[in-house]
Amino acid sequence: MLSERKRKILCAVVDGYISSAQPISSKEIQQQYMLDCSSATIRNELSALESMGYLIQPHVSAGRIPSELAFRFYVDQLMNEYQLTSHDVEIIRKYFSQRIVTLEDVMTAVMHIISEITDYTSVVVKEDMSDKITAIKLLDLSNGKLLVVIVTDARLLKDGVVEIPEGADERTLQQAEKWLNKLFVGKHVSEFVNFNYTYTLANSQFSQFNALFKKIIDVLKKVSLENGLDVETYGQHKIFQHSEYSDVHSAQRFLSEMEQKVKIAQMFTNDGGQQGSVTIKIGESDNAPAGCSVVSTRISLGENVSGSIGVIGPVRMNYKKVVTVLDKISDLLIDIIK
Amino acid sequence: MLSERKRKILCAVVDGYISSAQPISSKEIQQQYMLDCSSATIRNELSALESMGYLIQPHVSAGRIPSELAFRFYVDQLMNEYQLTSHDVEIIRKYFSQRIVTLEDVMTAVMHIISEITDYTSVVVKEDMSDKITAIKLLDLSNGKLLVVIVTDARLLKDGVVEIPEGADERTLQQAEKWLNKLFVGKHVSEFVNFNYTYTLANSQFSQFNALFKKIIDVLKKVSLENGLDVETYGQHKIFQHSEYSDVHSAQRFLSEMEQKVKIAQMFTNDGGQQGSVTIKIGESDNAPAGCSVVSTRISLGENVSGSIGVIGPVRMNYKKVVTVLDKISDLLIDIIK
DNA sequence: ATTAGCAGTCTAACCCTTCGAGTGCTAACA
DNA sequence: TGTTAGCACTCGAAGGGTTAGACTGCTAAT
Repeated sequence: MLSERKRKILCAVVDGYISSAQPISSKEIQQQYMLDCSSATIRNELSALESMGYLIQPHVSAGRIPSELAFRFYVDQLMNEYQLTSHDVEIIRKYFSQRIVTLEDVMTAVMHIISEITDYTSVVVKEDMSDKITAIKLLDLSNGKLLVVIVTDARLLKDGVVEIPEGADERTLQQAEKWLNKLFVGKHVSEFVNFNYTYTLANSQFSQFNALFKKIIDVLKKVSLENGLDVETYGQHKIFQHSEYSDVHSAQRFLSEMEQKVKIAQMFTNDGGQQGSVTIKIGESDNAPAGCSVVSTRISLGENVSGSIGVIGPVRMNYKKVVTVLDKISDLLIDIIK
Repeated sequence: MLSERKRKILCAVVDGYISSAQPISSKEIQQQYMLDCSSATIRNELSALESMGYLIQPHVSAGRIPSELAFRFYVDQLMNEYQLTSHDVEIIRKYFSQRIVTLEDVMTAVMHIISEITDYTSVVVKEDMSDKITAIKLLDLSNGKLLVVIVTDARLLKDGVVEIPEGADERTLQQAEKWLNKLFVGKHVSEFVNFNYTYTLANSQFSQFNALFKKIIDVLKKVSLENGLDVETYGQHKIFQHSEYSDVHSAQRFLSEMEQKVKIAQMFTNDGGQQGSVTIKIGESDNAPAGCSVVSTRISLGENVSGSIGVIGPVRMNYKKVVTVLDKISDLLIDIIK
C-alpha cells in the first residue's frame, strides 16, 4: 500500500508527464504540486517509487517517467476528474447539429468528434448481430481437405478449407458435424471474433479433433470479421502530434498496426465491458500494440447491432480527457439511438 | 524537340533518380548508361536540360534531379517496359488463389496485391450507379433558408440546407426547381462527384442563381460521395519506405491528405480514362497532392458498379512498375468480373 | 563538338567543448 | 527517524570547427 504522499507524488509525475512528455524532476514536483516538503525529500520518495517499479529514469541526470504499471495504477486509483472545456463542447455541438440521418452518419460524427477533441486516432467497431448461423456443413474434398460451409440467414454461405485430421473416417466427421451444429447454430456470426476456444474444446468429447475445430473456429472468426464486423478509423495523422511518434519508425509501426483491422477489432471488442463503463488497455501486457493504449466503451446501436467506440494512442495518453469524452459521447448516443 | 542523346540522358537521370532517390551525377550516367561520350559532355547536356526546365540541381556540388516536367515527359515518351518479376507474379497468385466470393473480396485482394507489389498506398474507389435521382424538391424553410431534398430510387431521400439568394420569390424558386429536375432527374447520384458546374451554369438561364445552384450541386456531391461512393485504401504505412517521407512533416501531410476521402475519390475518378488505359497525375499541377503522383485506371465491376483502382505516392514513383501492375490487374479483373 | 584537368563549392560526418539540468549521497538537523 | 541543505558527479543536448569527398563549371587543348 502506498502512503498518501507517495500517491500524490506518483500522480504528480504521471500528470506532469502526460502533459509535458518530458521526464519530471523532483524540483518540478515540489514547485508545481506540493509545497510542504523539500525537493530532497521528494527525491527520496521518487527513488523508492522507482524501486517499486512505478517509475523509470531514462538516464542518471534526468527526471522520472512513469512505467506502464504506474499508468495502470493511475487510471485505476489516482486519476481525477476532467471537465470538458467549452471548446470541447462546441466541437460536439458542431457535429451533432449537422443533419444526421443514417447510423453511418452518427458513427462518422462520433469518430470525428472523438478524434478532434482528444487528438488521438478514433476507432468505431460495428458488429452486426442480425446474421445468424443456420447450419454448418463439412464436405470431404477427398484430397485430405475438408470444406467447411457456414450457412447463415442473410448471405447464403461462407466457407473455408481445412485439413482433415489423421484417422478421421466418414462417421467421425459426421459426428463432428453434428457437434458443430449443436454448438453454433442460432448464434450470431460476429460472436466469434473473441471466441475463446480453449475452454470449450477442452471439455468437448472430440478432443482428438481439437486442431480441426480450432481451424473451423478460425474460419468462423475470419468470416465474422469480414462480414459481420465493420471497423473504421479516423485521425491516424493525429499521432504525429505526440512526441512518441516523432521518429519515423514508431510512426510506421503504429500505422501498420492500424491497417490490421482484425487486430484492431479484437482490441476494441473483447472482454466486453458494459455500456457506460470505459475499458482501458495499457501496453502490450494488455494486448494493446507495443507502446500504445486503447481506451474504449461498448455501445448499443439498435436491435441487432452493437459496437465499440474509442481511441488508440500512446501509453502517455490523456486518460482523464479520453474517458470523459467517451462517457459523454456514450450518453449522447443513448439518447440518439432511440 | 530533344536530341536523341538528350532524351537518353534525361531518361537515365529519371530512371536513376527513381531507383536511388539521390541526385544523379554526370559520372554516374556515363558509367551506367552511356559509354560513348565523356562525363564532361554529359555535364554540358545536363546543363542544357536544366535550363530547359527538366532538371534541378539541389546545390552546386550535387548532381541533378528531375523536375515534375521531366517526370511528365518521362511517362509520356521515355518510359520503357517493365517485366513483372516472378516475385510479383507470386504475390498475385497468392491472393487470387484464396477463396474469393464477393466483390468485396475481390477489391480487398486487389488493394493488397497492388500495395504489396508496388510498395505504395493503393486506393480502390467503387461507384454504385444503381441509385438514380427521381426528383429534386426545394422547400422554403421561411427563415431565409432552403431545404433541398433529393429523392432517389433506393434510399428515400438525402437533403441539405442552403441559403436563399437575394430577391428570390416563390415563383423563381419554382422555376429553379423545374430546371433542376430537368437537369438531374434520371442521373446517377455518383455522377456528381466530378461534376464541373462552371460550364453548365454559365449557360443556364438562371445566372443570378449561380450561387444557389452551386450549393445544391455541392449537396449532390456530398451526397454522392457519402452514399454512392466507397473509397478504400491500403498500405498507408508503405510511404515510410520512401525517402521523401522520412521526415515527419511530409508523412503527416500525406496521411491527412489520405483521410480526406472526398478528395481522394475525386483524384481517382475524374477525367474518366477508359478501362485499359492508365491515367497518371503528377504533382499539384495535375491536382494530385503536393509532391505526390496518382496513377489510376478505371474498371468495370458489373452492371451498375464501376470504379477505379490505383496508387498514390511520391512524384518520384516507379511509374513503369505501377503502370504494368495496374494493367495486369485490370486484365485479370475483366476475367474475374464475369 | 568533345574532352581532360582543375579550381571552387557545398554537404555530411565527425569530434570536441561547453552548458545546464538533475540526481545521489553525505552530513547536519528537528 | 524523517527531513533537508549542499555538493560532486553524470549525462545529454547544442553548438562550433574541421575534414573528406562528391560534383560542378570553366578553360584550354584536341
